[in-house]
Amino acid sequence: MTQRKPPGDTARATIRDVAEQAGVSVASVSRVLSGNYPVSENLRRRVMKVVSDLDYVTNAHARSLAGGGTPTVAILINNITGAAFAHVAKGVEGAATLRGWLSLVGTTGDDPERELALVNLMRQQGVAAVVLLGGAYDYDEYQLRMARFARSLDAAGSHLVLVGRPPLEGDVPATTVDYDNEGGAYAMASHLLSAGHRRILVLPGPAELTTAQSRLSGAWRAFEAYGVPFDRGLVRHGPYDDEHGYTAVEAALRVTPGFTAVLAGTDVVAAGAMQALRAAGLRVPDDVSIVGYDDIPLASQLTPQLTTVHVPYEEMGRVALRAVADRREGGAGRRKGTDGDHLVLGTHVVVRHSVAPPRRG
Amino acid sequence: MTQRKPPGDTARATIRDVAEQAGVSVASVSRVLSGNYPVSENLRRRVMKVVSDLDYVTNAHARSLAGGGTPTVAILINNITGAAFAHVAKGVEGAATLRGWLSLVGTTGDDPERELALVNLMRQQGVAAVVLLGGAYDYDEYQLRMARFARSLDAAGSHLVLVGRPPLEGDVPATTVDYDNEGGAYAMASHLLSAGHRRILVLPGPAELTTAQSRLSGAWRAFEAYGVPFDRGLVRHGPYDDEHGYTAVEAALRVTPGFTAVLAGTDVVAAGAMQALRAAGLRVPDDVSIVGYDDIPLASQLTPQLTTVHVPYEEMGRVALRAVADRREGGAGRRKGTDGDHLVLGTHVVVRHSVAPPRRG
DNA sequence: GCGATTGCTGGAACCGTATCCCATGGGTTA
DNA sequence: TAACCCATGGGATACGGTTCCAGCAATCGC
Repeated sequence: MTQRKPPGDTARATIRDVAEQAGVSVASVSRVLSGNYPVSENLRRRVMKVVSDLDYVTNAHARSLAGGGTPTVAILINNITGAAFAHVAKGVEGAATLRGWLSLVGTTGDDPERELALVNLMRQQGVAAVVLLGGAYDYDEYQLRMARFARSLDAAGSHLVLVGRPPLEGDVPATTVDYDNEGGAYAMASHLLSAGHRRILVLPGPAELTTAQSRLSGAWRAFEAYGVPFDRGLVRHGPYDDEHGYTAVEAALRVTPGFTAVLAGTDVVAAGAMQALRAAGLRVPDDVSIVGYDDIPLASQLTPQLTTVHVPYEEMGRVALRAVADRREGGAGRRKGTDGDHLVLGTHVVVRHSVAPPRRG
Repeated sequence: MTQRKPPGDTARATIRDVAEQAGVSVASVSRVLSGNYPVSENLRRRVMKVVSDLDYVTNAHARSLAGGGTPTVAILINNITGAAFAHVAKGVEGAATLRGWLSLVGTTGDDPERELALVNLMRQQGVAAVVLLGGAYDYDEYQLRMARFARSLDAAGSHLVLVGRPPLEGDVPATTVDYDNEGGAYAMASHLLSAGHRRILVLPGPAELTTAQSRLSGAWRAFEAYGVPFDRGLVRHGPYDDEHGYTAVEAALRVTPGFTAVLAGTDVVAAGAMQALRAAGLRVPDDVSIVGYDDIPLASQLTPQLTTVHVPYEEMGRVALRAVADRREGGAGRRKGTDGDHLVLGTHVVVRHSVAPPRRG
């Protein structure tokens, strides 16, 4: 019955429709619904009745245009089907929900161009923060672009959070939530070395990914600590998937046999490696030991259950959101010098059943 | 230098700022940016220069308020860490991106209340569609609520899509994208029966979930077809996780030993079951065969690789989005009677290495 | 009992963008 | 050369809320 639109229109009810039908002003309806201003019980009842009759919900776009609106976090993820990332996303999402925030998920598919497009899209959405998941690329140009993103978001009142990657260099307005990647790798390699292994096949991951680099250098450091020479011929880079684990072990068995353990960059890689070992007639851990990294559910579903490094992914997600929320509530300007913008969470080895002393001979 | 806001303000630039600085009207800037109206090359250049100087991006909220705006799909998922759901989400997200649509992910954590809250939240966002993932609950009240959601969304110009669950009863404005769940279970059970198994432990999943019900009835039908009596004592309901798989097998081994195969409701359940079998000193498939359902990556990472039912999850996601997009472009009113609103995708058995004929004796 | 508070309600000015409609100017045509 | 048309640019308004400000009644204080 409103005057401005044709009857029978399928469009959703507006606050004006509610006001009209309840015989009150638009302002009153708004106040009843947001509840941040005293309203008489009588008025509230009348309005709520109409709201429920009309099945009215406020228009979020209009609301955020006018200044109100729910804060939103955007989660940018390489691949939603990766278990580790999914856990971070779960952490962020859970913490966001707890605070009444909304969360948006976008996937980049490992494509830097798409990542760029998504960050801009999120900027348009006016999100409170953009959470970027996963290892960074070790290109100068990529790092520069990230710095630009950070400044750009910052200028728009938003904020960039990097999760699971090293912080940006220089004075960049971004928060980093990281884990002790290098330390985990050190501990994992030490575990193998102290069990007596000396010839270890290392599958760190993609050479250009910072994550893989840290894992490799952690292992390296462990070898040094044990005074064991590090054989570069036993390092094989490749993607973080089980196929790579399989083919790498297959190739190593042919080219550089004699290793007694496999240090995989990821649980998934370890799964592939395990298959290849088994296919070659080798038993795990009797003939060859094997360890992973990440401690995703898969690790304990394999047979034997995988010894691996636990990374607190979900916790990282929660921490990332908390960092953003704190900063947002902690007043307008960012407290410079506080430097609470680089958080590092601990990792630890989870011992299961995939490691045994090397066979002698 | 705008008059209306204090200098040094951190707020993002508006279209007015751009217009002012470029010495043109707001309307012109809008036209340059949306590109749906002829603009002189000179004007375009001037505007674009300022846009890049100011690092301006349009405000998505304002845009969608004014009628423009990017269509958005909301994906509601029980648990983002579930591999099957993640694949559907990936399918939806990919197809959405391809069309320039945005996608939003929310998780319900198996909580019907939260599901309700989320659907309302999405309604506020004015999403083009809400995609609900996963099995439904077999409560009358729950079904009624879904029907209300569907009508509510429909009235607001949005649309409900149910993925991986049976369609709603009655004339409800919702689209269903389903897979041949019962048929897959039938085929899987038949596979076991034709291998000679007669005493089969069945772990269909949670009794109140429609998904589990279909899988159970499919198995049942296969038993009938083979003229094999169905032993209800060998059916154990429980959640879709590996822990249930483990404890169920453990219990069955104690209470109803003698089964020669396990028909698990899910690959993850199968993984747990496999562990329990192994822990009891039984070999797979030599002593006991085992099959799963879903064909998530885990299935081929287990040892032995799991024979399972392939469900085209990612494809379902794509199909779901296409259905929404078609309907949206296909004119205002929904074509009644066309009934293209219930799509069923096929499933098939993937034979790997976890099934062997039963041991005799 | 009367003026001053207090408590609630309505009117109106935005929020940032898209678009309808009109004005203007140069070029084309009769 | 006059009349007209087409290509562009600008002004104004709508989108659906929130919130400041003013108004009015009821209540309070003395």
